[in-house]
Amino acid sequence: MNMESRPSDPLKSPVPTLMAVARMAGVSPITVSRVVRRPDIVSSATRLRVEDAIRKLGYVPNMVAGSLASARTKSVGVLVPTIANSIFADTVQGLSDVLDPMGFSVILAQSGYDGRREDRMLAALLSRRPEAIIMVGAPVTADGTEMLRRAGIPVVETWELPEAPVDAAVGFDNHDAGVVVGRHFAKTGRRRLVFVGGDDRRATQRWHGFVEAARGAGLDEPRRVLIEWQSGAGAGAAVLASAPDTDAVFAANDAYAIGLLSALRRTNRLDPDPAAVPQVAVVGLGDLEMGRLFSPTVSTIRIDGAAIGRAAAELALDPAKPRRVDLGFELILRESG
Amino acid sequence: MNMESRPSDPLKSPVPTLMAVARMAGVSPITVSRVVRRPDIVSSATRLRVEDAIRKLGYVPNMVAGSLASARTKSVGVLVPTIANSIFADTVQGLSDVLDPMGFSVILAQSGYDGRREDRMLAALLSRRPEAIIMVGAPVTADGTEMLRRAGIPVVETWELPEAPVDAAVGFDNHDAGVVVGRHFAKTGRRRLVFVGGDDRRATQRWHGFVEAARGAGLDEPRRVLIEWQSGAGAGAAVLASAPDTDAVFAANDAYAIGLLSALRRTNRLDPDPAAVPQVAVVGLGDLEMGRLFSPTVSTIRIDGAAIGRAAAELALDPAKPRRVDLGFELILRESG
DNA sequence: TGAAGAAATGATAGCGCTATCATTTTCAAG
DNA sequence: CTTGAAAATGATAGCGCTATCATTTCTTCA
Repeated sequence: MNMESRPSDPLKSPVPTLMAVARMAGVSPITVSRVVRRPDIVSSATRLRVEDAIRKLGYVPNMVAGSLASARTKSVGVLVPTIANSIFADTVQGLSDVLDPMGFSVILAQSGYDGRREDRMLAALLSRRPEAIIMVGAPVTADGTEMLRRAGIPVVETWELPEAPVDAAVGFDNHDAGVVVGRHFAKTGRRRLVFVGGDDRRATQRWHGFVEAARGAGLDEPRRVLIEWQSGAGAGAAVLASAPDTDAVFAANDAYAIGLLSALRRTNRLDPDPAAVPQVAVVGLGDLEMGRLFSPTVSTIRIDGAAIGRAAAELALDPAKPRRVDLGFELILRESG
Repeated sequence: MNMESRPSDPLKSPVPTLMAVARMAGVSPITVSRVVRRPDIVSSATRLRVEDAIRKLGYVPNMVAGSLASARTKSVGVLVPTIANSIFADTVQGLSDVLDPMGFSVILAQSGYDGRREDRMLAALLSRRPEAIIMVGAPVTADGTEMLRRAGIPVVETWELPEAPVDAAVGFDNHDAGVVVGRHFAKTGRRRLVFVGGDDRRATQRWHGFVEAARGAGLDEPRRVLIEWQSGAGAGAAVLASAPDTDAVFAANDAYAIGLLSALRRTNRLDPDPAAVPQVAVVGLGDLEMGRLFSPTVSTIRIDGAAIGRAAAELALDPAKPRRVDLGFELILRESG
């Protein structure tokens, strides 16, 4: 690496190579390589000598070179829409929890819910030759799909279960989640349903299920409120503005649900007794801890994001595992609806 | 890449190389390389021919090989304690926002607040020869510090401002944050102060500042409640259990603050009127959106995690930039204290 | 038109490591 | 002591690309 030699010695120690270690230990380069990767097949005498040299020189293996030579990068590309205050952070955590102990690194990219950017990020990820790609959702564009197919590596789509995934998928049935919430609202006597969320495919699937259930129960046609900024307060304001007469709202995530409840409180539409039947029923998605702490406690579609991440990591590293895992969801009824 | 050839053609197309493109386009390999990296210095006739071949073959450059040859990986190692429901997700977001457009990838690792794991992750990161390391906090161990120093690349520590950073630091004065909250409690007549949080260095610095301010104001000696699991509910329960008589709590993050407020509500120690002077004053840290939505609204030390990330990315890529950036913090007083 | 420089292209030589054999050493068993 | 197989080590070649310098082709203008 030819960096400006920032800290430490201005000129000395141009980062030691395996060759340097070999010379110092008086062995061949390949032996050093073995000490690093398969210490068990090296005699303890030479191993000790080599380890000593490694320590003295502060040798850090160059995995870039190693990867090129072995055609194994020990890395996994991970693509999420966004990582900031999102339910996907748990999934990334779950991923790392499985990958780290196996020596795999996570290369993280964000698509920002933008198809073009997703393709760019996918190309960037693939150019680093990860041994698998794990993404939230399925690729949005045909180009993206094609790139992934050609890459010839395991690809795991998460948080949804497409009919025909590129390779594998771990998630739950978003359409079904919409149905379950819609039916629940119908059963509890709600009539003017609203759906708040983004317009990505997962949200749209939930929306379709939601509408279907409402129609099936003979309710008014539900309305859909689109959110631009990822903000709970924004979601709350948007619903109040465009559907002030609603009596039941399915929010795409708990943050939106909480934002809405907070907005309802500010406009005095929240019963002071959190246990009372709410004027407006609200169900979120994700089961944020915050939802349990809020008053009223937030009803939600519970999804285990970390479990999705763990399962995805396992499918990614083992092509023999089933290619489609439905982790399901659960409607958790609390005070908000 | 010798993958099992998962999807697509079972045997064909063993991932095209630059050489294959060169042959197809009837040019030398180096010309293909130029078309990919510096299209401007190739005549448009050949460029078109090469781009055509690239498209036809579905060529994706192998950056592993490119990195080895050029000694530039276009990647940055990022080490955070944890990414799941944490204030650091914003920082990672800010980082990516600057790095992505410049073509840099983020290699993400989590230390789990564990020094040994931090060192392992640091070694793993460095072996991929990132062009810089950005981490939350300073390295915990001397070994880690030494590794970073030897790597000879920019290293940016964030969320704190150590006296002598390995290279650079972007953050704020944690000690000072503790002082500010302590003084605020003293000024508003609180006497039995409590600090809830982890025992990492940043939390400890805040604690020291907090104690100092309390002593300076002649208050009771503050108590410190340690949190094991990263859970707001847990933090709330812990405070109520070990310091039931407290009248002012500084929580290490807003999630803990909300957990505590929620616990206070359940034990009827929360005034129904959120605007009333609270029995127990609570100040968090981080300014989560949720804190503004909660009732009572949560007072907090506001820190712009995304700005920290953006600034860190800039220092990481430009060694000419100042090596120490104090982004400060702000005490935001709301209903909770 | 031709000289001189600029623009475009190419030949050569690695980057630092590992796969794949080949070779040497060790050691148990006859 | 051999001998043969296992254990340990090494020599060679090459992964797919780019840095560097050399060469060829195109411009420009006297």
